[in-house]
Amino acid sequence: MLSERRLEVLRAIVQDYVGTEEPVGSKALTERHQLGVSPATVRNDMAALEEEGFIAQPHTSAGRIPTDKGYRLFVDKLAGVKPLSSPERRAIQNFLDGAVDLDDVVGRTVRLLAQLTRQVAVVQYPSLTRSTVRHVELLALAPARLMLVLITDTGRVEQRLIDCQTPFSETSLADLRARLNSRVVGRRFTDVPQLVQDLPESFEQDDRGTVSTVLSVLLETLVEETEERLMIGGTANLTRFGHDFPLTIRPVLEALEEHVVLLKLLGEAKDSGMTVRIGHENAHEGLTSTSVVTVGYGSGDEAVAKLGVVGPTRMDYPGTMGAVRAVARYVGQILAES
Amino acid sequence: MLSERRLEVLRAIVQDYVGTEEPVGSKALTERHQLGVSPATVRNDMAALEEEGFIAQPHTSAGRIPTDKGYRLFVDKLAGVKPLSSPERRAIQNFLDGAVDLDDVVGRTVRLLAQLTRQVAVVQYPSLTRSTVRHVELLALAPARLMLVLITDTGRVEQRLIDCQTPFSETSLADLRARLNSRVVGRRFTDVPQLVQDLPESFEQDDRGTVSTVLSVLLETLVEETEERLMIGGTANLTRFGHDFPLTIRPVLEALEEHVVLLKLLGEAKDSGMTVRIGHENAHEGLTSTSVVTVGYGSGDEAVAKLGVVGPTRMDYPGTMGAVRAVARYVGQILAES
DNA sequence: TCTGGCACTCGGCCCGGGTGAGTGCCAGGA
DNA sequence: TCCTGGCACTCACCCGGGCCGAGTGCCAGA
Repeated sequence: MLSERRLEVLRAIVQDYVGTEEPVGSKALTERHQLGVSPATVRNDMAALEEEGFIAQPHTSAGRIPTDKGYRLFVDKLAGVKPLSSPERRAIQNFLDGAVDLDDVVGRTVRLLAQLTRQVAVVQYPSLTRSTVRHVELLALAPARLMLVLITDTGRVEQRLIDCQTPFSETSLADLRARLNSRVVGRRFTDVPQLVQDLPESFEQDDRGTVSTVLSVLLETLVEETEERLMIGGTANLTRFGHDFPLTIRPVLEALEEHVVLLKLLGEAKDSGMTVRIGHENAHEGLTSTSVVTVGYGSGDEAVAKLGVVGPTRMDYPGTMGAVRAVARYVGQILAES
Repeated sequence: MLSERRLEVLRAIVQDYVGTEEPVGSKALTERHQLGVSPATVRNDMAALEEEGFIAQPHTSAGRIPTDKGYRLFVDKLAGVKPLSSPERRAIQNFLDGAVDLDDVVGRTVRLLAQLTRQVAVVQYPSLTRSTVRHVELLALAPARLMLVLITDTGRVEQRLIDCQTPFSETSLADLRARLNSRVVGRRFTDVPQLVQDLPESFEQDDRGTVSTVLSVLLETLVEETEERLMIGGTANLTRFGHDFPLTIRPVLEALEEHVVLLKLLGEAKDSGMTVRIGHENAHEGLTSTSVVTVGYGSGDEAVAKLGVVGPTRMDYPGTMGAVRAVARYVGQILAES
């Protein structure tokens, strides 16, 4: 429906606007891009693009700026993903290689992404749902007080205190620990419930209550803690947002502080492949003037969590997408190694 | 050196400026406060205060605003700490009481402080140096791979992976675990090194290497991890900073993202009692237009960490100090209970 | 020592004209 | 049919001038 040239015009508008942050006019366009036609022709094309809702004028007699719909078309049809330069790739690898534990990996990733894209970075901790159990440990802190420690293959460690009604002997504890581990180690979290279902029955009558308590805490940890954690960084980049500051930045900062909101945002994105949500496509109203680029990452072929950046709709999509994808890949590698 | 009334004038200026965010003139002052003298007299006092460097004019023929030195005098001599209302106290307690683990306590505290003071809140995790050991656990993940889990009285849990050169038998492990715990449980971190010093000698020749490795990892955890963690929140409140936004807010956001900077900041504060650092008193240049109010908190009488808020020098000092102190107290209680 | 009066300063606001980028439309040409 | 150059028009932005008023410093008198 739109001629080849009109698409070209749209691409040029997006590129120029992203670069200059100012409405772009027909004359400037023809000067900066070899479109092969005169400004007048471009004006006609622009009128058509505006008619279709891809671009808009802030006010009469100003240049055009892309609308959310325009960016959408740009991202879907016109823009590729810009691969990083090899020095950049090396820098990423070096930077991430120094990480010592999971917190450090996530922390470094956030800083890296923020620096690379000059935007706000969001990194979700590897999810518990997709991971497998590396080890379950039970400690007796006091006769009727246990601690459950869960170690995952992604390096995450969760611990829970358990108060039992009745004291639990050290031998029973060792027994439970051994049986528990033999059943769940190496298994997926989602499989654990049915694997331990009949475990209480194999214990003495006296201990069954405690065993059940322990198991229910374990299952709670698996399920409830699917409520994920995440880390954000690069909020200082928000100051490059625009000139009409306080109004724009405030709701964004508020949204970013609500990790629940961000987790929902990440949850809405596709599990595999890259997702770009532009402006009003974001449900949360604080983020309607931002775009969110996310991608899943994981230690194997399957994504265990997501990461991405939040920036103005007027962002360098190809570059941002390239950086996000590359970082996700390297983080995946790091996780696989550890 | 300054008469009683001049101090009163300074107090009035600070209060008005904090309330209105606008330079305050002599006439407005006499109208809003019962100083008992005329504007002309106040003008003379203001001239004297300006001479001494406590207040300044942004430009000729404007009202006066307090300088850092003026705020300093205000905080030291003129302002008390405003206690919270009892509904506020109840709200704090209710809010903090719902916390389930240490992360949750710290998270809730940050949100609470940010909300209460309407500023940026910073909460340091309870320090390892001052705390005592609740339990040390050793798990064999693989024949030559151990995991060390350290649980503190403040609810903090640290874990470390240990690769041993030689396999370590389950009995030796149990032995080490038992001896280790009998020596260090309930002890201060600082005392641990000498308490475990002679431990390797009591083991078989074959195991000594591994025992030493384990101990050195334990000591590392104690010492090296004195490098603290912290959590911040309420950055959206920065938008209430001023009208000259981008310039002011940017360096602050940058400083806040550098946890190292914040930890240094907290480290410079007094260990006991409240510390208020005003404007240029803060070493970090991003924070020279902010004031930082901090106080130590702990589960007992001794402070194990600090918390505080970062806000514009033009802040409500009595109210902020009251909120910070109250929150610190309640957090201390919560930690003592758990 | 305080007070009222007075002249002065200067930032903020409003107004009006000039400027220029950008547009829409139209008639003519490939 | 599509592109092009020309032309009139619109409107945000810039700039300078004038008014206003809050606030000051100083001084003489109580």
